[in-house]
Amino acid sequence: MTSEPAESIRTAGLRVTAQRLAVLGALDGMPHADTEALHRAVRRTLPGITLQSVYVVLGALTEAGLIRRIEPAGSPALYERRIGDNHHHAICSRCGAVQDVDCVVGHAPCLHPSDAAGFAVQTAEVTFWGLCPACQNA
Amino acid sequence: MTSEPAESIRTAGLRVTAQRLAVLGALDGMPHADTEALHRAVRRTLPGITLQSVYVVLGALTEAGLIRRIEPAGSPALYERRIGDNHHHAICSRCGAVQDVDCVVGHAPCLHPSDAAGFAVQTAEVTFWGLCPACQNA
DNA sequence: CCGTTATTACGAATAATTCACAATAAGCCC
DNA sequence: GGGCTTATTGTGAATTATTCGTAATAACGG
Repeated sequence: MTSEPAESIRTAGLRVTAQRLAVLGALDGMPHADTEALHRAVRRTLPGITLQSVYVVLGALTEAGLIRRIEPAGSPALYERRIGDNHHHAICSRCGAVQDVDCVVGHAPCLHPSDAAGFAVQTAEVTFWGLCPACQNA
Repeated sequence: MTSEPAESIRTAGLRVTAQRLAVLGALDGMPHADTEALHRAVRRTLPGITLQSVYVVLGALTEAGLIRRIEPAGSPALYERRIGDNHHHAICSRCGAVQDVDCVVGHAPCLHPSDAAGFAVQTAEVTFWGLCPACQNA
């Protein structure tokens, strides 16, 4: 039901290239991957692609709103394909594992600060830090 | 009313050094400064201090819980002296200005995700992105 | 199929941060 | 107060993540 990747790229006003399709495709199996991991994955189908091109592709797709970039403290930037819903992340402070977390039901207010000192708030980003199930046993 | 900086450093199990005192002192006038800005500030009273030492000092103070490090996307790490209260930040997506934002009154629940997929959540970090008052006029 | 223009490749550069190791100084004991 | 032990700082280089300039390539509209 997801619209064709090629079409969504075109609709965003971008040219459809093998590199962009490959990055989007790789991202499907890697919900929160960094640039290097994506480069490794994409290389399997596109052996010649350079790391720098993956950076450029990710930048373009992010700017076009086709993917989302998150930049957790102490980690390189991660990319995800799930967009449009306002979801947040739980990150393991020990191993770095990332889990999507739906916005707390009925608490959308947490996205509207009582006092933002005159800021015109556009988005709210919530990150939960803790231990993932695996790291709790250690 | 703030306890003596020297004492708080000692209480944290750290040795009291001129460098640590200077960094803490500089941080008083710069609520959300990055390492380089702090280095410049500290140099005024401690001309010989190196940038690397500022990094080390900030790391030690952060680990000891005397200051707090925030790492906004697209910015170097910032440090602040206000700790212990669970406050958040509004950041201008245009100029990078940072404002403290108190936790939404009565909505502490925003710190407890409905489903964290088994994560043992220890802290919640909220960042509001938008335009600061100055940048709204542009 | 051709030309225009976006996109990618290539190579180098930069920014932020960390590391290894030697020099220094804090704090404790006497 | 002097000396000892060990934490801390200074020095210089290395690393990681990312960006930039420019030439080569490929998408897509005519």
